[in-house]
Amino acid sequence: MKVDPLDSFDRKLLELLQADAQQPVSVLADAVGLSPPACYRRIRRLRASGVIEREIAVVRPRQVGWPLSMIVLISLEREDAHTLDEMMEIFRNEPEILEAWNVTGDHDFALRIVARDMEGYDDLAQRLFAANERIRTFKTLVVIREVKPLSPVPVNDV
Amino acid sequence: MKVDPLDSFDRKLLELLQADAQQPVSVLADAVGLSPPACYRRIRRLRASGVIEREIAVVRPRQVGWPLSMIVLISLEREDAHTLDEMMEIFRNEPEILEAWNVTGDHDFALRIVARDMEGYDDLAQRLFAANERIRTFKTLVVIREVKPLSPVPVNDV
DNA sequence: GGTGAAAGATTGACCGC
DNA sequence: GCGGTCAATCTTTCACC
Repeated sequence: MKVDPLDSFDRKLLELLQADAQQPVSVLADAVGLSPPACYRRIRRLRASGVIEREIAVVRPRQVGWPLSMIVLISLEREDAHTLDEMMEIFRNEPEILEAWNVTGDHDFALRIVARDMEGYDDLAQRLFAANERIRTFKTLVVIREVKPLSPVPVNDV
Repeated sequence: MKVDPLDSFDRKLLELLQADAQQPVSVLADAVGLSPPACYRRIRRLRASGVIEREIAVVRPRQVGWPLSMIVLISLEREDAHTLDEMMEIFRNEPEILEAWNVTGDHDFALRIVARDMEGYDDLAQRLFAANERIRTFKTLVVIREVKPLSPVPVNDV
């Protein structure tokens, strides 16, 4: 997990791999101007150091029966460590919750959730939020449009 | 982009590929109980039909100089189509905005943003939000902890 | 980091159900 | 239509410079 400084070859590789992790190393090698083995060694190093966390297939929720998505803002009754841990555990174990953040401000958590339909969401919200006495309020923002799909982390300095 | 019904082989493959898109097809084949070519044909179909949107490397923002992240809630002055389009265009073109959703309710957009430091975020917020007369209010929720990293879309029925 | 070669994976052709 | 086998091709990856 040691983070070495990234040179411009590494940054270019990260840019390319964030767009498409499936392309042959030989193609990447051409694109960055290194030989395939040199490229391969760099990619391996980026994985080992944790700069590349993992390589995954992105599945379209809509195509597999999850046409709705929501952003949910949760406020707790109390913010003690035990309550926070308990809530995080719940969120991590719920498959429909795709992302979750513990945040500052008026709310304590922001969640991104998918649902099969409104009824499905309502069931989940009742079960996870309304029935949980540690939760003071929850606010549901229904996603109308995905404006920007998960985008590459900038590596070539903005 | 036609969506055929997914059988249990497809679902198992999607589950495995969402966890690790880099494993050899031969390993996937063993795991699901098909021959590598049969597996490969299914994966190709899942890609062509758009169920698999893409395959990407996930980069840790922290490791490449973006240690802060925020959820930002935006409310517009007016919600006419032209204003919405204009805002979406701005969000899509800003590299530090990693995800953006158009939502219902008290706010119009939810954004996930990374920043190098608070000053960097403040600059961006001034430039994009405070200086934009179409934006009525924006609320920043600073992420304290990533509770749940981007998780697989459930495919084996919850 | 490059070269060249070995090992391994992907992928097409073809067969049978 | 589906999957299986076999083989050709391409990629990954190692050893060595």
